[in-house]
Amino acid sequence: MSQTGYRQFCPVAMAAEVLCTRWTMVLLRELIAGSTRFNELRRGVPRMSPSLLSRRLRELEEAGIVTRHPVPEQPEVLEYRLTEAGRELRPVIEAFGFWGQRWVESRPSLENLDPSLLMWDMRRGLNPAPLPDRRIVVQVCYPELATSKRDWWLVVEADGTVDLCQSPPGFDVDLYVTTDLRTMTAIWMGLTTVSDAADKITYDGDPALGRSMQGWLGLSPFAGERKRVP
Amino acid sequence: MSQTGYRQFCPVAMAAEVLCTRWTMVLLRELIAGSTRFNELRRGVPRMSPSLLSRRLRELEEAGIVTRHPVPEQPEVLEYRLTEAGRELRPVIEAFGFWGQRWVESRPSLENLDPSLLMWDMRRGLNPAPLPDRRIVVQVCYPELATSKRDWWLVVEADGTVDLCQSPPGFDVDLYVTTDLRTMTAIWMGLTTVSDAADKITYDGDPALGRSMQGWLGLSPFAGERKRVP
DNA sequence: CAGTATCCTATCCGATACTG
DNA sequence: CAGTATCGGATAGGATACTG
Repeated sequence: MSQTGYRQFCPVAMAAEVLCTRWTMVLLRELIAGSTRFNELRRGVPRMSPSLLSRRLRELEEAGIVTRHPVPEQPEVLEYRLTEAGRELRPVIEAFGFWGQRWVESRPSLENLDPSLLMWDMRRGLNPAPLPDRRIVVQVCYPELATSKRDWWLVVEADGTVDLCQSPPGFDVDLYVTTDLRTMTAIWMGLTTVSDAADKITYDGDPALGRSMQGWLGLSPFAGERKRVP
Repeated sequence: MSQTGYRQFCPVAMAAEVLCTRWTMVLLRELIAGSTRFNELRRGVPRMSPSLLSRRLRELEEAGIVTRHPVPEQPEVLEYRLTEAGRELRPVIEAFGFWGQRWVESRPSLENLDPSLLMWDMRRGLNPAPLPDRRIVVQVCYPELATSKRDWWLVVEADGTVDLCQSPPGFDVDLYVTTDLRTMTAIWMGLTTVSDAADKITYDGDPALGRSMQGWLGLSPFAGERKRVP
């Protein structure tokens, strides 16, 4: 948004004035997804500069959408929590995502892949329920990428917490998944499925884990919506 | 929105890229409310410059949200109609308006009154059902305004169509309503009611029409939502 | 790690004037 | 009435470097 506000008394305009500035909706998506710390937010919105992130967080605070709380143990570190006004933005974000999934062509955004963002999102959404009741380690490999971004480990603890590592976590790997980043992203977005993309994925390790992957892989919250444009 | 897109594969970001540019959400509100012609849109979004409106309409067309159709009788005149993708933006706009009504402080926007915009919105929303089954003419007067913006006539035909005039329509006036613009705007937004603001409104003419005004006056679609901020 | 200040440029947008 | 071209200024926001 540029220049001054809309100076209209319509609630849509009033909301747009707060919400329709660059990165704001994406940042709110991240907050609503549960991130609370500055660098957590940065991981979810990696192309946003830290100075702009800092500024937006202050603006959201002024708008009554987030509050900053010092973290109990660590002094000088803040946690950003949504207020009730912020939590009530969930339907707004969902409406955006729902519409975007249906009506925005995804080809262009599939040109802008980002393994760390994808893995970060997968970590967040991973569904441990179908997994065996012990620690499970899944290694994902994207052979076409540079070494520093090639290998990722998802560590699902018995209690259901999930960690993402970029170096071997020191536990035995239960399943190796090798594919290309575009395929994995398309699966995450719900544009294809594990079985439809079977010829582009190879598994090694526990075969049962590979077969059930579609079930425990955490997909985008909007993956269920069918595209309405090519 | 500035600069290039977000280059993210998240549907929220994809939608925001299309929708979160200046004036776009407000323009869409107007399209969804039913305006189809260039100057109709201008009346609904009066502070938007015609060049930007033109540009946005082209962008919305590129995004598959509107299509332009030549008007049957008049050559060289276009009508802007929402596509299915555009019609599916209704819940998005509604989510914005709903949230804006609840959580954005309205004092600042009540500093930016605009009688022609207000009357235009009232014309659109007016509910003819409770009115007698004949032509009804209501004259609204804002004494504090300059003569050119002081008097407005709402002409409700027997078939329910409503016209807005800025000069006497030539029919007898059934009801004169005199108030100040701020009061009328607050009523339209649902921040107050006709009866709560009774001391700021005077009526002349058919008393029954005055008494039933809250019922036939067209309020903002979001007027029913209670503010959650002061 | 968490966050801010500075600087500079791209670009968005507003005003105005203009055409079919 | 319907819509577009031009132009210049404001400012948003990206890059970078820096501090507690």
